[in-house]
Amino acid sequence: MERIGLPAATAAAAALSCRPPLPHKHGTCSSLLRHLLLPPPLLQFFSFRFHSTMSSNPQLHRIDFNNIKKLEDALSLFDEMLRMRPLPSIIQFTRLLTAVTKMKHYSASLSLYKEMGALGIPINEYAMSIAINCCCHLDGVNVGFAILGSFFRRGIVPNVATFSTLLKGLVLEDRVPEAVELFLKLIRERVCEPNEVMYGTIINGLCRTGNTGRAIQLLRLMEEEGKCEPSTVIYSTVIDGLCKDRMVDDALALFSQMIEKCIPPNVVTYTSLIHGLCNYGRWKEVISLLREMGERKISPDVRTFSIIVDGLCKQGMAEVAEGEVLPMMRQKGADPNVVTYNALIDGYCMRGQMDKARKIFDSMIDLCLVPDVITYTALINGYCKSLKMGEAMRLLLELPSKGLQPNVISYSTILHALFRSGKCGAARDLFDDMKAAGVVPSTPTYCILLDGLCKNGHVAEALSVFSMLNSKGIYLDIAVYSAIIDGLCKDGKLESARDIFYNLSSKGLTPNVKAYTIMMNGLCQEGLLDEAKELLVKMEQNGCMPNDVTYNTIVRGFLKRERYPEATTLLDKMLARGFKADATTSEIVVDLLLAKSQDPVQLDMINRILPTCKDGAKNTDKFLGKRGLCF
DNA sequence: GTAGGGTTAG
Repeated sequence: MERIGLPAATAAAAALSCRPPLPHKHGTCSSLLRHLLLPPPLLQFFSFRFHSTMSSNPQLHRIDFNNIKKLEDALSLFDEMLRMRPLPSIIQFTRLLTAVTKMKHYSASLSLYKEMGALGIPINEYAMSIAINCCCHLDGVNVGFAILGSFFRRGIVPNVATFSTLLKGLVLEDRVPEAVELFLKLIRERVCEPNEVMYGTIINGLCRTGNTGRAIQLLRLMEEEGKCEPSTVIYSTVIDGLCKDRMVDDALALFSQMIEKCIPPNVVTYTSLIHGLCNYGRWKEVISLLREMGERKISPDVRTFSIIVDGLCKQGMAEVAEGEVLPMMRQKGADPNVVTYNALIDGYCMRGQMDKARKIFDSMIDLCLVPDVITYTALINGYCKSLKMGEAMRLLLELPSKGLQPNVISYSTILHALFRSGKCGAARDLFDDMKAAGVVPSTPTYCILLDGLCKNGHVAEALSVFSMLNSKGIYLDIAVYSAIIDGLCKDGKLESARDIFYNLSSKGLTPNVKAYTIMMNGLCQEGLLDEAKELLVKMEQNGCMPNDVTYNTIVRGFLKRERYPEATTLLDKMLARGFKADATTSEIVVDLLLAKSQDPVQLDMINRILPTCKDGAKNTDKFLGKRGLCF
């Protein structure tokens, strides 16, 4: 077994130990690790002999593993292999297992593996890694560790690939701190020298859990160590992590470094960057990256294009996606698939353009693309937005007949719409149906439920559900708390609302701009304007930028209490930041105008605010027109 | 030509 130098272990520990590892939720792997230090038993010698006698089988050259397309092919090939004499070698069997596993038939692969063991075919560390991989996907990584333990007894020595599989298993179960701990232990106890794949697994785990900073530390460590240079895959992982953390410019900077180091980007690298840029509507840069891909002879694939389609649709440009990107995809041989069509359908549905959405849906069927639960959920969302609740409900009920099960988002979408249209009874029923169907409500579902109850005047009911969820230990995010705070404020229970708001940090939650605005609104309603103004300062100090809603809320608060000079100051700030008065604020100002105020401060304010009343301009005109007034 | 790591949807 190869050794790793102590400086690497120390540096890796330093890079990763800034956060203490979480306590084990599912037992420990350390006892298993002790087996690693046991000397390999003699069995290995026998298995080696058995293995080498079989590998001279002339028939194995005829076995074509590349032609396996279906599980049945693999199973019949397995039977055929068992009939061969002498038996094909373990290498041939592992190739078959690989084919089955790549098709994601993990339980089938595992049964074949067990059958091999029962037939006395000598299992090696390659087959074992496959089995562990399958276990990780089926019953969890703990079963994988059990397999590892069972093989110490049979003298098979796990290697860096085996451990990478187990690390991946931990990552799959969101047990990243444990994965990091095991990784460090493997280095510290010199069990195996990490290679690029192993680093890649940990770096991916860190990126997936939002620890991109630590991932970059590991990347730098790899570079400093120089034993295994981070390649395209590692760089792509970190670049994707940065993009997902909304740090697109950092991602672009890392991309430049990658280019400088002559590490060639691939379609995945570009796809991640394009995704990051699409989220921010940085279309010019998207186009220049596409051009760059062309220069490097890297073809964007259906995923790259689908991301662009989705980005355009999310920013209200479904027509551009349909009219320009789709034809381009066909022309480049990256035919749109269900994901592409779902994005497009969702784009039209979000704007309530159901006729266009239906047309896309029909063309999708014509192309023999099979709509999935996401397609139907997009349509359900569209009908909800167009207030066609009957149609939405009909689709939801139709799903099982299409062989599809509505998911938590399908239900939550309708639940949201029912509450919004004031149909609390139907919403409660649907929530019960959902649970009866075995669909587990998510945090956003609870947010919709509690907010819906509050907004429809059932604050007491919302509070009792809220405390029930709390007592069950169900995770509730800042949005759920905001809904409750808003409900309490509107129910005249400012004290309780304030209490919850100022204790958010004790729940590990940080108020966001919406939470601050809701609290500010509550304070304004009760006339606690100075406290509201203090909160505005405080939120900025805490790095939370107020938005147009925040400013409108507080300006309105001051206007309603006729504290015009302060309202004017706040208004100036709002305008300076490029925010406009919304319709409600505009109407209050118009009311002031109608009062024919002679107060110079008021008049000054009216003159400032009116030109900014873009949203409310129509209303304002109507309002004034009705009274025979004009500016 | 035996195993392990990276990109897409509501």
